[in-house]
Amino acid sequence: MTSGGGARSRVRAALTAEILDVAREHLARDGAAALSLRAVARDLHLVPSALYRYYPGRDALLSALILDGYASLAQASEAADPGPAKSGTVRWVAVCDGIRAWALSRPHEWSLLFGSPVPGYQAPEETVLFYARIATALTAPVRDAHDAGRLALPELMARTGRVVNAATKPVADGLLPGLPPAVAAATLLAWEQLVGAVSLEVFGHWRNTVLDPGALFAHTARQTAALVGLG
Amino acid sequence: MTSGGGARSRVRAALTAEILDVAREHLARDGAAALSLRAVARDLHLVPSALYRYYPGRDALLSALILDGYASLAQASEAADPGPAKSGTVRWVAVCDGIRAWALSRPHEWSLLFGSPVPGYQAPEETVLFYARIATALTAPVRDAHDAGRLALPELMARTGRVVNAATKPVADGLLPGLPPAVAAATLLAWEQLVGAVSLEVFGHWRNTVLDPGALFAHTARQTAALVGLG
DNA sequence: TCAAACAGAGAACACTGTTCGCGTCAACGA
DNA sequence: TCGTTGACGCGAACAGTGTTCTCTGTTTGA
Repeated sequence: MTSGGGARSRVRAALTAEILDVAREHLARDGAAALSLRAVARDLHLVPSALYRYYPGRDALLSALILDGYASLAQASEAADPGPAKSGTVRWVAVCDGIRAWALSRPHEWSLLFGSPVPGYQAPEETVLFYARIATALTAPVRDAHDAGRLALPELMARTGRVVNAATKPVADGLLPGLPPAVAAATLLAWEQLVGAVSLEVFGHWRNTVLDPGALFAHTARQTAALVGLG
Repeated sequence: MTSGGGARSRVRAALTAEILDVAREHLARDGAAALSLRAVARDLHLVPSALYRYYPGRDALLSALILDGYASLAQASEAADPGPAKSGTVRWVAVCDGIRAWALSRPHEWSLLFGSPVPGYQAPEETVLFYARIATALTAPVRDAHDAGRLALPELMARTGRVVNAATKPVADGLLPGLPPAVAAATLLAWEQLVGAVSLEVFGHWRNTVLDPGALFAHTARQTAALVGLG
């Protein structure tokens, strides 16, 4: 609470971040289920109860890791966009590939974000900000194509877009501003498919079933691009 | 191992099933993370170590619950199909709705099947059998439409289907026999979207974002039907 | 009838998250 | 400059957990 720039609060912020760093390492190595407060404390040469000065419990530490993960994924999404010099489809596919690559290199973090929710967790409001950044990165080429009048929604999307308008109004307003309802709805469907594809692969459902998940995902990315009206 | 019909092995089978029943109740109530061997033992008026005569550990009990869940979902998928009297699209949407309804009424079981994988778990071969039953229930109308020559794959699917043929060959052979590669690939993409849509809803990602998830899912089901070439 | 397999009890071990009270030491106001 | 206050870390403790081991009955099969 003493958010001033005193020396005390600076070392406090540093240790708070260091705890999160160690927790992130443990998460990446062993997964969320095996994340142990005591193990984190041991790595920091601290006694377990000392951590409670910084995080009020294990759930709070997991919540911080979730927020951290969303921030990381949002940054990866933005970094994967090659920019408006490329075609809309290429950009869309690149962002999809970036999200998949992020997930494959951090399976336990993807699991934490899009897998089984942790029991006591309630998403803080900041989550929606990162969600918005991901949505913005993903839909940047869609927006550009729409502004240029080059967006060609599939017939089914254009036809039934109005039906889900009421259901997804908050999405269009908050996460996908400036996109017509039918495009916003199509983006939601593409997001479903994207998350489903990455989750099925990361969670091991393709084992002994799909030999080349990368090739399948290329197909997925193409399909979602077509779904939102790109190429 | 003494699989004979002796009285001893019968009571053993009964208790094995009863343990699974109690575990399933606990799973449905508290989720997989909170599933406690000792709590299950208490409910059965048993001492914790006694459970080890029936399941060699917590992971084994969870594995049994996973297999149980797949069986239940497969049955629900089959039961949701209204049969060949209805149109292909209606049947497909009905099975999708059935899967979603199953997941919404058993969120923790869906979480166990399609959420974060449990750390020590390796899917037994039987899993693929249930997967095949789900795939069969879902694709029954697709197969019928294909046999009747009424299947109209989207251009993108028909065009790039050959590319993923090598990647998904085992799927076509094992899970989706009798379907041409492009249709099998399209079915995989539809499955990605279906799992993604249900997971995002069940895991709470639509909270404060999508007001009417049912309306959105109806859209999803329609879209996947079109994806595999139905209406 | 008798040895062997099995079932359950109970104790123990090594963990876990969490709470509480205790000194200690830095920072801040009078 | 001197107290006072608040934060900090420690250590012990509690209630749980999964798992292993030993021990005693009981059932089974030859």
